[in-house]
Amino acid sequence: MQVNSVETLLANSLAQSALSKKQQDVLKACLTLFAEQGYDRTTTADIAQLAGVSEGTVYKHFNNKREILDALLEPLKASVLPAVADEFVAETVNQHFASLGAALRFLISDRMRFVLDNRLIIRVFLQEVLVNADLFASALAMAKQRFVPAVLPMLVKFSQPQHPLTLESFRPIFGLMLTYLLPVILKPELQLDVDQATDQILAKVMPALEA
Amino acid sequence: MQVNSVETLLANSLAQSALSKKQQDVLKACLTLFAEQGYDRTTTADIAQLAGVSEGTVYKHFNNKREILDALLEPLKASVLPAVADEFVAETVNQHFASLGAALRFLISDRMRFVLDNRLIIRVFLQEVLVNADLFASALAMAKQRFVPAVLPMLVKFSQPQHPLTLESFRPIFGLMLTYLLPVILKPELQLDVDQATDQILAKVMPALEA
DNA sequence: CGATGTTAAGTGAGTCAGCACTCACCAAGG
DNA sequence: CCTTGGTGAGTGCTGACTCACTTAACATCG
Repeated sequence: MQVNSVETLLANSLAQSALSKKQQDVLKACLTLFAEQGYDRTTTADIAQLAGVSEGTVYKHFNNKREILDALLEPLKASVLPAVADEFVAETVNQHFASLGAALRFLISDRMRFVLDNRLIIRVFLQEVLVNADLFASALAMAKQRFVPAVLPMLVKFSQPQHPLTLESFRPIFGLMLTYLLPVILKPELQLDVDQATDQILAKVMPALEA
Repeated sequence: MQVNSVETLLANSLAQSALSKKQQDVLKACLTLFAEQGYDRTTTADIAQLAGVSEGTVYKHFNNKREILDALLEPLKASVLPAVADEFVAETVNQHFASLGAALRFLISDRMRFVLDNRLIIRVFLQEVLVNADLFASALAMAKQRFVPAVLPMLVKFSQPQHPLTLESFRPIFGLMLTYLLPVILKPELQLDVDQATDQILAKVMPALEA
């Protein structure tokens, strides 16, 4: 599976949308600036300057500043949560992993890489969530709705009869992933070795799942 | 130990500081508004209105809007991280717990309650972190510096000789706490049963720690 | 003890800078 | 020439901050 990075995501949606080079530059500049200083503290003058265009150009395609933010978050909502999730799920399900460990190793490292690659957009998204309130709930619900019913069954079939696996069984994995990912999201210039982190997570978590 | 809630924290620092009733109302209004709509989207008119004062009053004590934000975050930095942490540590260390499980149960539920009680300030803090960048690193460093050397030894002495406990041993606990706390921070009106969550965390985590 | 000065707390209309957004104009490609 | 993409000086509004004034609390003194 091609990793869906910000660049990929953005590039995809940029390629699809009939945006001129300069207008794509506007989006890229906004991603950088919004992630760095926040949406509210970024002026349209900032955007124009970093994108190397005039302020008028910024408004040629986008009717207002808010629409730029939406244009950035839209791939995250539209692609990442449903479409990419579907693609991801299809790929994943087709792999027919030999063991629970193998399946989890793939899932964990793939999703961590995803977050890592998209850290800037996720940062912007988080900023928005902290101000919007139920954006979070709907995103979480959407992710669950798409992700869980497709992935969970594949994992559950590895259950030992005496210890059936449920969604709750995988909470420690989410938690551990968070401990590795949060610092990187909050301070994007930090480094993270995904493979090493994945190994550490599996080492902590597999005994309990196999018991 | 008295739980250090926002109200407690704020009340403490409000009582200490020679702020008039109306000026305390300003701070309370700011906490609500900043947590809800964000610092940048809150106008001084909003603040004055919710606090039930004139805009002039807002500026009687605070030289600018930024100073109000600082006044709100200051207790979190000044009290929570060092002072309250010390107090917490002192209380904790004095308890001489019978077992690792007992110590962890106290620590986990106490810190979760703390986060829960302070969720509004923490929300505001998070917003700021996402825009400030190295605020996070310094906060994390400070917390580690204060918290770890005092608490960790107490926990480590429960180690089995063949399985020495380190800070890394407790990563799953942080992770699990995050899975319970993050939703509440992102959507403050959610409920959380701390005791139940603590039980669930311990159930998942104790086997690995005692092995 | 009223009268009077002094200070601090509070008010809200007013000011002014900064920023989102516009528009009249240009250039180039079909 | 018309369309599409681009320009940047200009505009109007919003929102942070000010200031001349009022009110209240309380010393100080004849």
